[in-house]
Amino acid sequence: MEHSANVLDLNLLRRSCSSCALNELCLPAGIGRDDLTRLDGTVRDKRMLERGGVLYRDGDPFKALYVVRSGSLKTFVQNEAGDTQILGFHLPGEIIGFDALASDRHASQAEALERSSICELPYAQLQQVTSEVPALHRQLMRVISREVVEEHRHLVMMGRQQAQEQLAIFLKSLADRYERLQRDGAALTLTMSRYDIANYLGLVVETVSRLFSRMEEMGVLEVNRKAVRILRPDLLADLCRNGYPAGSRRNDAS
Amino acid sequence: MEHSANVLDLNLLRRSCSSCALNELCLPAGIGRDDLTRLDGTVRDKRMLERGGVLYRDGDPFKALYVVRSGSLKTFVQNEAGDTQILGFHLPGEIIGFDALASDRHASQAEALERSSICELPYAQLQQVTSEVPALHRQLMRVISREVVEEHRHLVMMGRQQAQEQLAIFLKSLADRYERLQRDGAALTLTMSRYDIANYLGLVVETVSRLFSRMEEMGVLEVNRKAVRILRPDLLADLCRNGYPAGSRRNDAS
DNA sequence: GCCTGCTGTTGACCTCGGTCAACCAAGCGA
DNA sequence: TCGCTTGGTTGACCGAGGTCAACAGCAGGC
Repeated sequence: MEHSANVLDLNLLRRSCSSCALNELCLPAGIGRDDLTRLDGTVRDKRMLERGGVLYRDGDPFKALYVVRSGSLKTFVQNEAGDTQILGFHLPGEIIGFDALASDRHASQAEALERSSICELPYAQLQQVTSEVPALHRQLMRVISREVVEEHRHLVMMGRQQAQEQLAIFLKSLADRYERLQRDGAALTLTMSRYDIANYLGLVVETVSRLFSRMEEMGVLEVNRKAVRILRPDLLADLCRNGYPAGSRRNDAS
Repeated sequence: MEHSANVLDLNLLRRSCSSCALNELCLPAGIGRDDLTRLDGTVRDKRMLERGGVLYRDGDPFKALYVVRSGSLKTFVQNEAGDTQILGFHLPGEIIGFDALASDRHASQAEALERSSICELPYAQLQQVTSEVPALHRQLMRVISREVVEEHRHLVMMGRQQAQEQLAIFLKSLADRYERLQRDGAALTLTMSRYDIANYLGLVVETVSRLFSRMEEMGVLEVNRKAVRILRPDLLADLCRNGYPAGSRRNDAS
């Protein structure tokens, strides 16, 4: 698995947008063949990051948007006191860096969770191309909007009280994204630490650890360090809806 | 206060973007005078909403973006079971509706918290103008990006454990936004219910109520139903940093 | 090999905030 | 004027999840 991934990386590095395996998931989705080659020209760098490598830091001047080509990253913010909040984990095909559009500086940090390759889309050039290709402009807006919707989902998750439900939703979301990438959605590789997961969900690491154990006892998962196998997707889906078939109402707004 | 706001509304309704009081806060910020008049043409409707009036629902086809001109709104999502999560409260100058860009349908609902007037920006026309005016295109991206950054702030807040800290941050954020609007940031009018505040923060209404009482006892606030006066902005700022000068470390990610 | 440090797991304990319930004040229609 | 409803406050209780602590399993350095 690890091995074949490396081979794949090398192949990807040689390719262009037009023939990239992520074509339908990435910015090019829905763009005509001819326009695609123009987009190709803007993709300057295909950067490699090692585990722990930083793509951009909070405060860095905005230069480009980035597409995850292989591997995975986390994005997070830190306050003055050093408290961290993880905003998201990013798999291949996902675009990051939008937060910098607002103020020309990044408002978060992006860090590789494993060896990852990144496509860099210099914004100046991207803007040039989008102004010439309206479909791409629309597509870019779509992608940013997806980001907003995704954050909504994160908020809803954190707003719920049941920790088990939160973890279930997190795993389900990862599984769904694996399948979009044609990977086996039942065999997850958690490239992020338990600390990262806990932070992302607004819990502490002990709680997350206990939840993994409990879900294993329930026969939902098989947990082996970073490797998590979903044995009973049906039960996992139930847990996402609060553990019991009948939905439970919460502190609904007036 | 109520009275003068109404007078202002009528004035605003007569005005165009070029002379709108929100000019510098809204989409037109940083756009040249001549380009502004073209934007003016796209602002079709100036809708009025009564308290509880719905601007758009989850699933509605995407037609336009909306600028709050006066009043205030809340946006929220609801799952199948009817659980609600409030995503944000929106004051004049703020633009909503971006969530629909991703899939051509709104993924949330927007509802007026009081009598509010709204500028409607039909997306088809807006797109036309942005393609002709690159600065406006850039500005639109900026605004969406602000939305992303704002959601990050919301996430950070919900990820913290101290309920009191959350409410302090919420009030501080409202005060800051009041001042951007040239209003008195110490005299807040909470147009949303306690239930809405609780839901927004991921708490229950009783907790919010207790926190208001506690902050009043501490001499930070003066609470009178919907009217909240910030007596000690310095103390409020302290509460935002956990209530004590020295920052406390939390479940920071590895 | 052996030490050291980091990540993850498990247990015991306790606290913050959720739950349930009673009650009050304001708004509204009859 | 009186109910009735809705929104908000306060109290008593309790449990989910946070805290503290001990320890196991690996990985890296030498």
